[in-house]
Amino acid sequence: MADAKLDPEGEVGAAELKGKLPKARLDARRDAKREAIVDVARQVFFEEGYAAASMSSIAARLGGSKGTLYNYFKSKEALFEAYIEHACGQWRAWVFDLPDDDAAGGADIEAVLTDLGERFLGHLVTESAIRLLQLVIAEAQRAPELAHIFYDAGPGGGIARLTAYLEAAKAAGHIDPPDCRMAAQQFLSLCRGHLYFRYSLNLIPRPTPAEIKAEVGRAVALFLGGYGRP
Amino acid sequence: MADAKLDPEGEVGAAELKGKLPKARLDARRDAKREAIVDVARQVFFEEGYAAASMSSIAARLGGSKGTLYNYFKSKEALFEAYIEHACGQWRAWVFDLPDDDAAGGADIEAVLTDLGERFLGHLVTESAIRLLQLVIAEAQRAPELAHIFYDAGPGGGIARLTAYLEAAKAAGHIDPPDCRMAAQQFLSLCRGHLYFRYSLNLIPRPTPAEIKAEVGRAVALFLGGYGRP
Amino acid sequence: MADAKLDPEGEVGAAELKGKLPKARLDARRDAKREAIVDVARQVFFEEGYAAASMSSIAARLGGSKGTLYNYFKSKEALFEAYIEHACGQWRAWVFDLPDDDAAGGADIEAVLTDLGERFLGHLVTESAIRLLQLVIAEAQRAPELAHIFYDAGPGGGIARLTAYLEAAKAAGHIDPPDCRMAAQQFLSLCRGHLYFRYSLNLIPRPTPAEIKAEVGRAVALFLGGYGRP
Amino acid sequence: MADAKLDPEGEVGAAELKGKLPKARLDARRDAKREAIVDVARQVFFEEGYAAASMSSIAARLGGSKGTLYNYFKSKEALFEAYIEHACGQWRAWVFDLPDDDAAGGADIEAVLTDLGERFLGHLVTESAIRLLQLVIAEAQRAPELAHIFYDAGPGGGIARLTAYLEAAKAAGHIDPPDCRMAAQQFLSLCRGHLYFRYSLNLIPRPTPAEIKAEVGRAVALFLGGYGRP
DNA sequence: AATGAATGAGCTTTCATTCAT
DNA sequence: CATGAATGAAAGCTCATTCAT
Repeated sequence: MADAKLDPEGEVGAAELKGKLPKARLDARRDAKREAIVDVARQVFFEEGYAAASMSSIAARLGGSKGTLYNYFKSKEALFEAYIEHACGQWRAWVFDLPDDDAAGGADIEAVLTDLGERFLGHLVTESAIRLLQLVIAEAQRAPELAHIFYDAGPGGGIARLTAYLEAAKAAGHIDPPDCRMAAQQFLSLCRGHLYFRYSLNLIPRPTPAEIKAEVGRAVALFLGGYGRP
Repeated sequence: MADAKLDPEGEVGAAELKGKLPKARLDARRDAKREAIVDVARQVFFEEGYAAASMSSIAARLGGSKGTLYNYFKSKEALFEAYIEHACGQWRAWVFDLPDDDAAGGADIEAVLTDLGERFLGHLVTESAIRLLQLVIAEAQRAPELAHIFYDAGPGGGIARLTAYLEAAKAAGHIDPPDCRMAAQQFLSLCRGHLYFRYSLNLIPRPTPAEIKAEVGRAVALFLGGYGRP
Repeated sequence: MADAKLDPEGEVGAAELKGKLPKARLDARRDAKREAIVDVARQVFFEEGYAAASMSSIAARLGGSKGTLYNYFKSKEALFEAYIEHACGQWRAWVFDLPDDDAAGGADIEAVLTDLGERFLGHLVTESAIRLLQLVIAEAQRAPELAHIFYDAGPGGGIARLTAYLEAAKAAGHIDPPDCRMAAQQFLSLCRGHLYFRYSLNLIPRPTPAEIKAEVGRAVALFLGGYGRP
Repeated sequence: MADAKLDPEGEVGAAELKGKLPKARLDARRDAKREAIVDVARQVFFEEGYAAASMSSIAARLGGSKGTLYNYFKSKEALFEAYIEHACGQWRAWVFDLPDDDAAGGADIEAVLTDLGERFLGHLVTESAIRLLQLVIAEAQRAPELAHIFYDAGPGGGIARLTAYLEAAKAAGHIDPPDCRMAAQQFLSLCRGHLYFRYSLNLIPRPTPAEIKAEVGRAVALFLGGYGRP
């Protein structure tokens, strides 16, 4: 292997020849499998709910045995937690992807809020987000700490972010709400709205982008109508 | 039966001896027992959730046997549905108890909305309402028809009612929303708000009346700020 | 039924006709079943030991289902305890059947000790006694309270009884041990002896009555040789 | 390899590279590892009992993997047997360490018996001895050959030894038992006594040296009282 | 109508053992 | 030889449901 020097990972190949995978790679493999399991578990939890989902069916869909499942997660509860944390990680990624606050000084609040609202609601009506909420609410009595993780990673974080933005906008004199944190909560409540509520109850099919646009448009209108400074 | 007038209770006793109660009375008795069962089931469903609640524990708390339960409800699922319908009936009663629309012509919209909002949110954070929501959401995948019943009896009905009121107020020239149905949804979304969201996740204790007043006050302010006509 | 007055239980027959078994009879039935279960469990515990015995195999040998087993005993442990207590009850019956102490004043200590020793050892080498000891010793670490029950019902109680007898005999001047309780323990230890020890290890077949006689004879000889007063 | 003499340890290293250790050395290494495994297994068997001890926990405590375990012992049962044999070997060592019979001609039987008894009982109440007994008894049904190994190496061998001593003492005219083998068994039964019985049932804490002294003292007294020649 | 014993399928979990690397 | 992932059988236990009384 002539390019071994150019590609240090080539040496890893040599190690493999000796039957000794480097630890890092072993761990990576294990992590990949863990993720695969969590992904299958997610599907089953979605379809059946936590309580009704059985480890047997998860194992069957995985194509492996129950024993293997338990080699990776010490209990059904632990598997559920792993899924919740994984899903919250995705929320978190989304929340941290908000537009920079420095744009707050800029004039076009309407555009910013509209963009934010559409992305927020657009994410909420994602199948994975809706099912996550359903699972978390369903188990809220039994496992309140999961609800905590969920809230902080998702809605809670989003509100903090939006609050900061609104405060900047207020300081710049573009809006005038009495309490920016409350205003942020109100805006997101308006975005969530009835569309989302009904969808979360499985009463209507997944909202179309047009419906989302409309819902957010009305939310922005009311919000700026009430708090905007002309 | 000649002596019925003299000793009405005697009649019952005699009928019992013969094992033949008048049909109407039998039905009444059966219905009373059904209600008693549903009430016990409600408690257990609240405490344990649908899946974890066992017919045994319901029977035990009832002081009867499992067999008796099955004499009244043919399955656990049927018992659960009976409870949901019962609970929704209570919602319905609440909804029909909204203030009369004829007050709409009256000037004090703020007072009407505040009153409505406080009663709405106050009811939402009731233990029975929150648990009902949790159960319905948890089973929304498995049994979407339950969600339907729930929505129509509760939030859906409330929106219809409020829409009518807002239209009257708009006709009277007190407010000017572009779409009254949408406005009604927005107002209720604002009332539900984050307080309710967090409570439904078991993240905070039951909101106090003062907290409810504050949340609704801010909702009314934003709503009238946006849609009101000065 | 003409003799109903003479035989009040005849009325019970009438109750049965109405489909209502008297509570006492129901309980008796339940108790009978419990005993039957314990008896089957005993066999399986004997053959496999506590840990290796499975509820499935007990149920199978019973001809019933596992569910039924758990209707009568809430866990495998509970079933084991029920068996231990039952077996100890038999020990207790045997212990309380010792010859009356008032015979102690009588002269023939040799005959009394011989009789006692033979009955004691004869019972020890009973299959049920030997298996009981094996089970109790095997689980002594895990469940010391079972060992306590066993000891008090069997060996402990026997020693107390024998001690009383020896004290009477000492008062009557027939023997002269420095400490009667210790002497009682020594006598029983001698009776138990190596014969029993080896049998409890499954090393030899069940001792014959002749072997028992011989072992006890030598025990009595040594005991009276050491403590007797010529 | 010319430099082998200069660096003796280098030899080993070189051999390792070639994967060829001298056979004797390989075997020694293997045996050492086997012993280490058996020692760890012993601890786990002590703490959990045979059935409850898992190969996983043994491997974990060993710091190795289950696969390695199976490289050295082909099954859990085989590992258990190896432990029993090892433990019995220790018993054997102890037995062969008994005082020399040539002392038999000497006069002080009391001292000899006392010394023997205390060492015997002292060893019996050792943690390893008591747990060994418990394990052997627990598995006596399933694996009678283990009990055989155990008995021959321990109590059985001791009796043979003591019998020889007593015969010498009898020949010397110091004692006069009708049957020395039986007398030996009786003496050890007396030593074992109730103290040991109760300890083996986990009913009392480990006997103190003082308690052992007392128990043996009374055994010697009774034994010499019965069989001694004044 | 009421009872409660009986059932059997199914649950989560554990474990000895095997095998590719 | 060491590793640890994978397996599958079986364990203890629960529960909705049925049925004879």
